[in-house]
Amino acid sequence: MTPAPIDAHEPWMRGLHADTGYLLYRLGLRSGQLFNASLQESGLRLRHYAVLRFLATIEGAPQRELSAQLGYDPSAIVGLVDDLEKASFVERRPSPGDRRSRIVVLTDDGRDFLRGTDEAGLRVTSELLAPLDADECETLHGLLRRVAEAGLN
Amino acid sequence: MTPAPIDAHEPWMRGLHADTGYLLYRLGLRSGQLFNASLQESGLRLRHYAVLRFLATIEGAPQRELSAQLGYDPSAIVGLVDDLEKASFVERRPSPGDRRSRIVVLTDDGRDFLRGTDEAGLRVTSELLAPLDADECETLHGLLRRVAEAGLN
DNA sequence: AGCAATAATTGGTGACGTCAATAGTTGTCG
DNA sequence: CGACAACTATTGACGTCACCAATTATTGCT
Repeated sequence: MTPAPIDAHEPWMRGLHADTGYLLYRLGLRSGQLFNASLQESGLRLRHYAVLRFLATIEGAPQRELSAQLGYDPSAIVGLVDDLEKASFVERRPSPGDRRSRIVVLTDDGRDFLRGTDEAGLRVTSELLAPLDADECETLHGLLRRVAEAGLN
Repeated sequence: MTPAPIDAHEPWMRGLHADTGYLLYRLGLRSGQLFNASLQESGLRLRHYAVLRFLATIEGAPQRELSAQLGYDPSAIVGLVDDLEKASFVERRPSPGDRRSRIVVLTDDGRDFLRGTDEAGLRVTSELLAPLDADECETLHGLLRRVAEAGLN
């Protein structure tokens, strides 16, 4: 049913903050800004960081999988991997069984970079969630995760 | 250094979904997409809708206030109000006390438009939050609101 | 009267999401 | 086996958007 009949005003009179979808949109924007600002020094951006972090969880992935898992357009992946390869953080290797596919793997340099910038990422998140205590952060994370897993992929 | 030791306990090995900030970024993107898709028919976009909805909560506002409250750049407000004025949803009126300022007010057409599209907005939000029940939606909204009020403005 | 600050506006730049098209490759089906 | 549909990576184009600098008109300050 409808989320919650909060106030007694006409529905079209609701304020902006009354809509969870809009709050998500706005906070997502802010989160991205903060992340990019913290990565500014390295010359990479949030999208690059997401690719690296995803690659750190698996042995290697064809670009098609990066596209599917990260939600970026295949054409965007090309440029991102180009940049990361130029920085020697990843390598493109031929796929053994399929000559169309190219496997992207994290290099040792990439791993070092992740180790170095991980703390910065955590700091951004905790700065964003400053008004919440630990339990609330946990709750929020759980809810967002469930929403994400249903809607993404 | 040892070659590529994979240890799931190292912090830099966390998956993407482990970071609340990244989840927010991604869900915010998705929320915006859904919103824009639902508004596609009207020719307006989420940003226009946000302006209209904010104007519905007050008698009228100078563009400077729209910029501050909605978080859009002043230069962005110009185009948005232009579009809305062309659609006769808002009017620019001279400010009584300050000839630099122009007060943007919602017209009757704008109010009708809000009435007509409000349900669509709610549908988008409930679609996005489908995996959550009513109580959880409430909880999520409360948490996001607190984060937003601390970080924005 | 002079001058810093402000409101709206214009223009430019780079990042980004989306779509269309292509070359090379694979798998399938008749 | 050979034509054909499906898939991978890639390029290019287009529109949106956030960000910044500059301009004009107006205001408040002193």
